[in-house]
Amino acid sequence: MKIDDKILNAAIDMIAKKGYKGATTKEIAEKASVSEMTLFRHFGSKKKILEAAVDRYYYSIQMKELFEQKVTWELDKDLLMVAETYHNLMKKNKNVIKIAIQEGSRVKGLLEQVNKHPRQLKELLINYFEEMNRRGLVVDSEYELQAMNFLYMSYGHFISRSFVSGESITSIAEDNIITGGVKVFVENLTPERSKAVMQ
Amino acid sequence: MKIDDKILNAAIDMIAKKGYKGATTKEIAEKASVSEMTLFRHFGSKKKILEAAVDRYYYSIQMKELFEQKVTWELDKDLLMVAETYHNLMKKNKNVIKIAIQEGSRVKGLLEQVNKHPRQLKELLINYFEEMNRRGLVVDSEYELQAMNFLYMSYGHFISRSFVSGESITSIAEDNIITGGVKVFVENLTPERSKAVMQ
DNA sequence: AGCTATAGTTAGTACTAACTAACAGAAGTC
DNA sequence: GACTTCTGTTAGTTAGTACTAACTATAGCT
Repeated sequence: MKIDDKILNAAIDMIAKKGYKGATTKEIAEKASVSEMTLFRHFGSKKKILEAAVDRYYYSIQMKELFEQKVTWELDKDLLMVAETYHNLMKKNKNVIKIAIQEGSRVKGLLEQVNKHPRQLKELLINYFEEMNRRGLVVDSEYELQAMNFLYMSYGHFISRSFVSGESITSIAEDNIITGGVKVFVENLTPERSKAVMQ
Repeated sequence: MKIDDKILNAAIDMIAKKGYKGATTKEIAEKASVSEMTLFRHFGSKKKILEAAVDRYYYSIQMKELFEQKVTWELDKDLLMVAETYHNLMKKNKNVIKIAIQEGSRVKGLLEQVNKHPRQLKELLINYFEEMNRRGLVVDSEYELQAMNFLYMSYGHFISRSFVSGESITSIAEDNIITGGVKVFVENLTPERSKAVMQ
């Protein structure tokens, strides 16, 4: 791993754990196994380290393309795929997401970065529901509302488990919660006539 | 307002905004309109201020009693009531919830405090679903799973709106999202025969 | 009026964190 | 082998922060 990467990884880790002010350059240097001087030589200041980290280390994907590859036009499978993709994406970006909650508008570009995926997912779901409706596989509904609540459910699950309650509120496994949540929306959006067929 | 209260309010505010390390005793004193000395005379140290604030200023209610008073045994009304109660509770405790995400286990008693309501709500919902099931008003299902996803949906909505995206992802009003989310679960849990009756 | 309790003020201490300067050593390139 | 580039090391500067000490001022109570 290159030295820049070691520094940025260590920085994201420590800042997510202790907050921007709470994480010291000394700690970051130690965690990255480089000397403190090297941080400053590479990035100039602590603030710039964080900015570079957010910019380069937010794992980002093109939802639309991925979705188009994987879509099956079966509501349960597709929603599960979206939920799992979103969940995995948040896991990969866990530290940056935490920093976004903590530092929010104090780091330029951070909120935009973090809001990118939800925004993409919302649009993607709306379009998907509309197409499914044309095919007679999804009932008439307010799709943006449905999409938002679906995403909020995933988001709440992730945040709660990752940052505040862990396993301490429910012992149900992560995967079961996700499939259970998907089921609720599938049930809700599937037309009556298709339900009979499916059963 | 008493001087202790002014200090604790100011402290919660500043620490939620800037993090524990980021909020200085000087700022807290200014915001509380008292001298910095008064902070230390009243609470001894910065850490003790936060602990006192979390201890005294986490607005807490007895869910069970409130619920028993308000329950109507109509699924849609009851779930809406729970969702609104939960949402309002989180709004009141917004700052403490943010501090819990940020400082987590570094402040003793904090996570326990913040996890109390979700835990209560989970149990309450499970019992409610079971009773509704006995009355033939809710289908057989995994009630803990349903309860968790219902709560995660509310939680995700609150966190997203309050701390990271604001209104920037959807323009749908808060209340509409809540009622929409409730509808999904109502639809999902209502037995077929009751649906016909209701329509 | 005098006592008590409490808040404000000012000055100061001890410590820590971000950041700099200057030098020394190691590795690769020509 | 000299030159360049990069990293480590050490020592130090500067600024800010939690916290203390000692004195002053004020307001309520008797």
